[in-house]
Amino acid sequence: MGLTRIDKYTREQVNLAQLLKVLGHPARIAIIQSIIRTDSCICGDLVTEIGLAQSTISQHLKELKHVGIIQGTIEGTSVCYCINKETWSQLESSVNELFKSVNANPDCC
Amino acid sequence: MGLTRIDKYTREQVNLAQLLKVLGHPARIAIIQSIIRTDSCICGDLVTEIGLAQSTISQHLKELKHVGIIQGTIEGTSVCYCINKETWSQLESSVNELFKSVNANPDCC
DNA sequence: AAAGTTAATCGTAATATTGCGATATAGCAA
DNA sequence: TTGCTATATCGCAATATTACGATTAACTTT
Repeated sequence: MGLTRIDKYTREQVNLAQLLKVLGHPARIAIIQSIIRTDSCICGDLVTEIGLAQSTISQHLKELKHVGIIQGTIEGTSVCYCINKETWSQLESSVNELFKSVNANPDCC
Repeated sequence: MGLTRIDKYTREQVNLAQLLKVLGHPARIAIIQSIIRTDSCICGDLVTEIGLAQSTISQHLKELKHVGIIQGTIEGTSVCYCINKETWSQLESSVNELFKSVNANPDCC
Protein backbone atom coordinates (compact mmCIF):
# COMPACT_ATOMS: atom_id res chain seq x y z
CA MET A 1 0.00 0.00 0.00
CA GLY A 2 2.78 2.44 0.79
CA LEU A 3 0.52 4.27 3.21
CA THR A 4 1.73 4.27 6.77
CA ARG A 5 -1.12 3.35 9.06
CA ILE A 6 -1.43 5.91 11.75
CA ASP A 7 -4.39 4.60 13.67
CA LYS A 8 -2.39 1.82 15.27
CA TYR A 9 -0.07 4.08 17.20
CA THR A 10 -0.10 6.69 19.91
CA ARG A 11 0.26 10.30 18.99
CA GLU A 12 3.66 10.36 20.66
CA GLN A 13 4.85 7.48 18.51
CA VAL A 14 3.63 9.10 15.34
CA ASN A 15 5.11 12.43 16.32
CA LEU A 16 8.52 11.09 17.22
CA ALA A 17 8.64 8.93 14.10
CA GLN A 18 7.78 11.92 11.97
CA LEU A 19 10.62 14.00 13.35
CA LEU A 20 13.12 11.17 13.04
CA LYS A 21 12.00 10.42 9.53
CA VAL A 22 12.59 13.96 8.39
CA LEU A 23 16.02 13.91 9.99
CA GLY A 24 16.70 10.58 8.33
CA HIS A 25 18.20 11.96 5.16
CA PRO A 26 21.85 12.92 4.77
CA ALA A 27 21.04 16.16 2.97
CA ARG A 28 18.82 17.25 5.80
CA ILE A 29 21.43 16.26 8.37
CA ALA A 30 23.92 18.34 6.41
CA ILE A 31 21.51 21.26 6.30
CA ILE A 32 20.96 21.14 10.05
CA GLN A 33 24.67 20.94 10.72
CA SER A 34 25.29 23.84 8.39
CA ILE A 35 22.67 25.97 10.07
CA ILE A 36 24.25 25.21 13.41
CA ARG A 37 27.81 25.75 12.21
CA THR A 38 27.24 29.15 10.67
CA ASP A 39 26.11 30.05 14.15
CA SER A 40 23.53 32.39 12.82
CA CYS A 41 21.15 32.32 9.96
CA ILE A 42 22.18 31.22 6.55
CA CYS A 43 20.25 31.40 3.36
CA GLY A 44 20.88 29.71 0.08
CA ASP A 45 24.58 29.06 0.49
CA LEU A 46 23.39 25.55 1.15
CA VAL A 47 23.08 25.02 -2.56
CA THR A 48 26.77 25.55 -3.19
CA GLU A 49 27.77 24.00 0.10
CA ILE A 50 25.92 20.75 -0.33
CA GLY A 51 25.87 20.55 -4.08
CA LEU A 52 22.29 19.66 -4.82
CA ALA A 53 20.02 21.64 -7.10
CA GLN A 54 18.36 24.71 -5.70
CA SER A 55 14.93 23.20 -6.02
CA THR A 56 16.05 20.10 -4.17
CA ILE A 57 17.48 22.08 -1.27
CA SER A 58 14.34 24.15 -1.15
CA GLN A 59 12.28 20.99 -0.95
CA HIS A 60 14.35 19.63 1.95
CA LEU A 61 14.04 22.96 3.75
CA LYS A 62 10.31 22.78 3.26
CA GLU A 63 10.12 19.38 4.90
CA LEU A 64 12.27 20.47 7.82
CA LYS A 65 10.07 23.50 8.22
CA HIS A 66 6.87 21.52 7.87
CA VAL A 67 7.55 19.43 10.96
CA GLY A 68 8.83 22.46 12.82
CA ILE A 69 12.49 21.54 13.05
CA ILE A 70 13.55 24.82 11.49
CA GLN A 71 11.91 28.14 10.85
CA GLY A 72 12.60 30.76 8.27
CA THR A 73 12.20 34.49 8.20
CA ILE A 74 12.35 36.55 5.08
CA GLU A 75 15.25 38.96 4.88
CA GLY A 76 14.94 41.08 1.86
CA THR A 77 15.29 38.87 -1.13
CA SER A 78 16.64 35.88 0.73
CA VAL A 79 15.34 33.71 3.55
CA CYS A 80 17.04 33.15 6.84
CA TYR A 81 16.66 29.72 8.36
CA CYS A 82 17.41 28.64 11.86
CA ILE A 83 16.64 25.90 14.35
CA ASN A 84 13.27 25.92 16.04
CA LYS A 85 14.38 25.26 19.58
CA GLU A 86 10.96 24.37 20.86
CA THR A 87 10.54 21.44 18.51
CA TRP A 88 14.14 20.53 18.98
CA SER A 89 13.90 20.28 22.75
CA GLN A 90 10.74 18.26 22.43
CA LEU A 91 12.61 15.86 20.21
CA GLU A 92 15.50 15.84 22.62
CA SER A 93 13.36 14.76 25.54
CA SER A 94 11.57 12.06 23.55
CA VAL A 95 14.83 10.64 22.32
CA ASN A 96 16.47 10.85 25.72
CA GLU A 97 13.60 8.96 27.25
CA LEU A 98 14.17 6.20 24.76
CA PHE A 99 17.89 6.17 25.41
CA LYS A 100 17.34 6.09 29.14
CA SER A 101 15.12 3.04 29.01
CA VAL A 102 17.46 1.25 26.66
CA ASN A 103 20.38 1.81 28.97
CA ALA A 104 18.35 0.59 31.93
CA ASN A 105 17.55 -2.58 30.04
CA PRO A 106 19.56 -5.73 30.75
CA ASP A 107 21.28 -7.58 27.96
CA CYS A 108 19.54 -10.74 27.02
CA CYS A 109 20.54 -12.19 23.69
CA MET B 1 15.14 10.12 -9.48
CA GLY B 2 14.23 8.89 -6.01
CA LEU B 3 17.79 7.80 -5.41
CA THR B 4 19.45 9.47 -2.48
CA ARG B 5 22.87 10.71 -3.53
CA ILE B 6 25.44 9.47 -1.11
CA ASP B 7 28.60 10.91 -2.61
CA LYS B 8 27.81 14.39 -1.40
CA TYR B 9 27.99 13.57 2.28
CA THR B 10 30.38 12.32 4.89
CA ARG B 11 30.16 8.78 6.09
CA GLU B 12 28.99 10.04 9.47
CA GLN B 13 26.15 11.95 7.89
CA VAL B 14 25.05 8.97 5.85
CA ASN B 15 25.33 6.67 8.82
CA LEU B 16 23.37 8.86 11.18
CA ALA B 17 20.71 9.52 8.58
CA GLN B 18 20.33 5.82 7.96
CA LEU B 19 19.73 5.06 11.62
CA LEU B 20 17.28 7.90 12.03
CA LYS B 21 15.44 6.94 8.90
CA VAL B 22 14.88 3.41 10.11
CA LEU B 23 13.65 4.74 13.42
CA GLY B 24 11.41 7.15 11.55
CA HIS B 25 8.40 4.90 11.35
CA PRO B 26 5.80 4.55 14.09
CA ALA B 27 5.68 0.78 13.81
CA ARG B 28 9.39 0.55 14.34
CA ILE B 29 9.23 2.96 17.25
CA ALA B 30 6.51 0.78 18.72
CA ILE B 31 8.62 -2.32 18.17
CA ILE B 32 11.62 -0.78 19.89
CA GLN B 33 9.50 0.36 22.82
CA SER B 34 7.96 -3.05 23.10
CA ILE B 35 11.33 -4.76 23.12
CA ILE B 36 12.46 -2.40 25.85
CA ARG B 37 9.29 -2.71 27.87
CA THR B 38 9.21 -6.47 28.01
CA ASP B 39 12.59 -6.06 29.58
CA SER B 40 13.85 -9.19 27.97
CA CYS B 41 13.48 -10.69 24.58
CA ILE B 42 10.19 -10.94 22.85
CA CYS B 43 9.21 -12.82 19.78
CA GLY B 44 6.17 -12.49 17.66
CA ASP B 45 3.78 -11.04 20.18
CA LEU B 46 4.41 -7.87 18.25
CA VAL B 47 1.92 -8.99 15.66
CA THR B 48 -0.96 -9.02 18.12
CA GLU B 49 0.41 -6.08 20.07
CA ILE B 50 0.79 -3.72 17.15
CA GLY B 51 -1.85 -5.09 14.86
CA LEU B 52 -0.07 -5.28 11.55
CA ALA B 53 0.24 -8.41 9.47
CA GLN B 54 2.91 -10.90 10.42
CA SER B 55 4.79 -10.33 7.21
CA THR B 56 4.77 -6.61 7.76
CA ILE B 57 6.17 -6.90 11.27
CA SER B 58 8.81 -9.29 10.01
CA GLN B 59 9.82 -6.78 7.39
CA HIS B 60 10.16 -3.99 9.94
CA LEU B 61 12.24 -6.27 12.16
CA LYS B 62 14.44 -7.01 9.20
CA GLU B 63 15.11 -3.33 8.60
CA LEU B 64 15.89 -2.70 12.24
CA LYS B 65 18.24 -5.66 12.19
CA HIS B 66 19.83 -4.62 8.92
CA VAL B 67 21.15 -1.35 10.32
CA GLY B 68 22.14 -3.04 13.55
CA ILE B 69 19.61 -1.46 15.86
CA ILE B 70 18.37 -4.83 17.07
CA GLN B 71 19.68 -8.34 16.89
CA GLY B 72 17.88 -11.64 16.97
CA THR B 73 18.78 -15.05 18.19
CA ILE B 74 16.84 -18.16 17.37
CA GLU B 75 15.15 -19.82 20.30
CA GLY B 76 13.60 -23.03 19.22
CA THR B 77 10.84 -22.22 16.85
CA SER B 78 10.74 -18.53 17.59
CA VAL B 79 13.23 -15.70 17.39
CA CYS B 80 14.30 -13.53 20.27
CA TYR B 81 14.96 -9.90 19.43
CA CYS B 82 16.71 -7.36 21.56
CA ILE B 83 18.48 -4.04 21.34
CA ASN B 84 22.00 -3.98 19.96
CA LYS B 85 23.59 -1.73 22.51
CA GLU B 86 26.68 -1.05 20.48
CA THR B 87 24.77 0.54 17.61
CA TRP B 88 22.47 2.18 20.05
CA SER B 89 25.24 3.93 21.97
CA GLN B 90 26.82 5.01 18.73
CA LEU B 91 23.51 6.59 17.77
CA GLU B 92 23.22 8.13 21.19
CA SER B 93 26.54 9.90 20.93
CA SER B 94 25.89 11.17 17.41
CA VAL B 95 22.53 12.53 18.40
CA ASN B 96 23.82 14.04 21.61
CA GLU B 97 26.53 15.84 19.72
CA LEU B 98 23.88 17.37 17.53
CA PHE B 99 21.77 18.35 20.52
CA LYS B 100 24.76 19.85 22.25
CA SER B 101 25.63 22.12 19.37
CA VAL B 102 22.04 23.17 18.90
CA ASN B 103 21.75 24.16 22.52
CA ALA B 104 25.00 26.09 22.31
CA ASN B 105 23.65 28.01 19.35
CA PRO B 106 22.20 31.46 19.84
CA ASP B 107 18.75 32.31 18.65
CA CYS B 108 18.71 34.45 15.59
CA CYS B 109 15.40 34.52 13.75
C1' DA C 1 9.75 50.27 -15.81
C1' DA C 2 13.27 46.77 -16.72
C1' DA C 3 16.60 43.66 -15.27
C1' DG C 4 18.68 40.88 -11.73
C1' DT C 5 18.63 37.97 -7.61
C1' DT C 6 16.72 34.64 -4.48
C1' DA C 7 13.62 31.28 -3.11
C1' DA C 8 9.31 28.60 -3.88
C1' DT C 9 6.52 25.79 -6.72
C1' DC C 10 5.29 22.73 -10.64
C1' DG C 11 5.78 18.82 -13.43
C1' DT C 12 8.31 14.75 -14.19
C1' DA C 13 10.88 10.43 -14.01
C1' DA C 14 13.18 7.11 -11.26
C1' DT C 15 13.34 4.70 -7.23
C1' DA C 16 11.88 3.45 -2.38
C1' DT C 17 8.61 2.29 1.10
C1' DT C 18 4.60 0.21 3.10
C1' DG C 19 1.47 -3.37 3.68
C1' DC C 20 -0.69 -7.59 2.59
C1' DG C 21 -1.63 -12.44 1.21
C1' DA C 22 0.53 -16.48 -0.19
C1' DT C 23 4.18 -19.38 0.16
C1' DA C 24 8.46 -21.28 1.98
C1' DT C 25 11.45 -22.65 5.80
C1' DA C 26 12.64 -24.59 10.16
C1' DG C 27 12.10 -26.43 14.52
C1' DC C 28 8.95 -28.99 17.67
C1' DA C 29 5.37 -32.48 18.84
C1' DA C 30 2.69 -36.43 18.13
C1' DT D 1 6.69 -39.27 9.05
C1' DT D 2 2.91 -36.08 9.72
C1' DG D 3 1.24 -32.19 11.42
C1' DC D 4 1.79 -27.71 14.09
C1' DT D 5 3.78 -23.34 15.13
C1' DA D 6 6.68 -19.40 14.29
C1' DT D 7 9.23 -16.64 11.28
C1' DA D 8 11.06 -15.31 6.76
C1' DT D 9 10.58 -14.43 2.00
C1' DC D 10 8.17 -13.50 -2.45
C1' DG D 11 5.24 -10.99 -5.41
C1' DC D 12 2.31 -7.46 -5.87
C1' DA D 13 -0.27 -2.91 -5.68
C1' DA D 14 -0.56 1.61 -3.80
C1' DT D 15 1.72 5.41 -2.28
C1' DA D 16 5.86 8.25 -0.98
C1' DT D 17 10.37 10.11 -1.72
C1' DT D 18 14.16 12.11 -4.20
C1' DA D 19 16.12 14.90 -7.59
C1' DC D 20 16.03 17.86 -11.40
C1' DG D 21 14.89 21.54 -14.87
C1' DA D 22 11.62 25.01 -15.83
C1' DT D 23 8.78 28.34 -14.23
C1' DT D 24 6.79 31.59 -11.02
C1' DA D 25 6.82 35.04 -7.27
C1' DA D 26 8.75 38.67 -4.76
C1' DC D 27 11.85 41.86 -3.65
C1' DT D 28 16.16 45.02 -5.20
C1' DT D 29 18.63 47.53 -8.01
C1' DT D 30 19.41 50.15 -12.05
